[in-house]
Amino acid sequence: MTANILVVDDEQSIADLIEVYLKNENYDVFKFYNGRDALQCVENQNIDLAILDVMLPDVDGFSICQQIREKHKFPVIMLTAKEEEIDKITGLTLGADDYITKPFRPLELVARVKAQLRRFTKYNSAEPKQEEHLITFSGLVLDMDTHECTLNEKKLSLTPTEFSILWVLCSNRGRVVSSEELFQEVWGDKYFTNSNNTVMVHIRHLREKMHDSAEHPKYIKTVWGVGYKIEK
Amino acid sequence: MTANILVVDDEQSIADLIEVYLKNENYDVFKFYNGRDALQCVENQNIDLAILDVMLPDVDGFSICQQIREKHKFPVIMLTAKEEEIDKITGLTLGADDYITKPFRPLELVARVKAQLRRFTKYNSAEPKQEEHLITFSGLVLDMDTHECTLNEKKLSLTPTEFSILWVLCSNRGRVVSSEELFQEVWGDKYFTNSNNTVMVHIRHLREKMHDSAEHPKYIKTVWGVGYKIEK
DNA sequence: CAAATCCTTAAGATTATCTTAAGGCAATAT
DNA sequence: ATATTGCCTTAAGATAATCTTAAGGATTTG
Repeated sequence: MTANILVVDDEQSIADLIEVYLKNENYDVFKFYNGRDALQCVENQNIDLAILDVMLPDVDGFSICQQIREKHKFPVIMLTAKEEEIDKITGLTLGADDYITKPFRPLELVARVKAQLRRFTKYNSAEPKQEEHLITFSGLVLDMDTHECTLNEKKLSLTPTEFSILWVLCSNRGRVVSSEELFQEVWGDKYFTNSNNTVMVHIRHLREKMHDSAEHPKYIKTVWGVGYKIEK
Repeated sequence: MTANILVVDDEQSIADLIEVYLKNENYDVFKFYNGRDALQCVENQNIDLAILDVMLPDVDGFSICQQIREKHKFPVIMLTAKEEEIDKITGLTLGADDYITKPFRPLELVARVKAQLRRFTKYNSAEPKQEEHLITFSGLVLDMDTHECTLNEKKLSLTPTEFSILWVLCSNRGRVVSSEELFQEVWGDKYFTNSNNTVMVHIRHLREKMHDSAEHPKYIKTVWGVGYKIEK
């Protein structure tokens, strides 16, 4: 169920952030701010998956990926800044199993990691473990892989943000989740102000699509002064 | 269970206030009114968590945070005045694990401190200690994380203020808590006048929701001339 | 019995949330 | 390239929940 994950990014804040979200999912994280140390780690530790920034000060992600591939089989996910030209990226991410552009949403990163591990164990072990990419309960189905949502056999077409919010609420159901927490989980940003009512607006849209109401909620309940909640 | 906490704020009254509440929770407090002395302390003492005001006369909180991060791993919580622009804040609190805007409620501060320590020990020790965010006794359950309250399996929907008052009473049960003390704990405001009967009104609402009465109290007992009390 | 403290109630002030709509941005199609 | 579409964010007004205040009544104390 758990796995050793290598994280390499010279931007410490980003590496740290990734570490937090992965540890939150109970993965063991091996974090480095440069390529050299990371390569050493690969030899000594039993790594199951690597997340590499393509732009590193010493060795670039592409080289690391190549060197990993010479001896190891585990999946590699590349991180690329959005501004970097697509040509460069296609070159540098060659050989990677997936790549994610910065800034990314924590949920997305975690989902991709799980998907890769799922794919990998599927092809490499007799007893494939199943990571949770589905949430199902009382008529509601959420599929993280396809971002699809079904409510009582009817498909809801949710936007990415709406889906993420509902996902977080559902995976914490029975517990109240504050706007701030939702914001952090969905946007990956620590800084939330009360004047920011964007979470609220998306909740409103969600309720609309679920034929829910704020006054007599069937699904998303408002807990005054605390946050939102879906009953268990 | 206990921990060494560094507190830095140039507003002495605020630093003193924080000290009081933390000591009340049995933490050891190292308090400073400027950044220089605080940094020195970090080197000599075995600090477990820091609370830093972002706006300090000599070194700002951001710099302190950076300097701490170079050598230490403990969590850092930033304090920011509400008026300070969000841009400034995002810059200055970069690298912090959490931030709290002033004015804050003491309970909130304590809760955040506990949360950080919980998170930290979770990632850094084999035997994760559990800090108390739950109060349970004789049919009553209070959950600080979700602000939920259950009495004899029935859910009570308390307002934030009501919850806070009940929390303080419960965590001091067996002892009489004065209106003034309640006011300070819940509102974080030092100045309480006797003509202020707002605590009393909330007690009344609490009793109503708990099906309690002032004459024959099952839970919240009035101690004449002293305050309120919940039996042990 | 008088004085002090506490209880209850309700109205007004405050604060949090809801709703709606408009503008900006980004992805997609022409 | 440009146009179109859909999504996200922001802002402002409306609504609802909560908080505070104040006043009168009740209870306890001395």
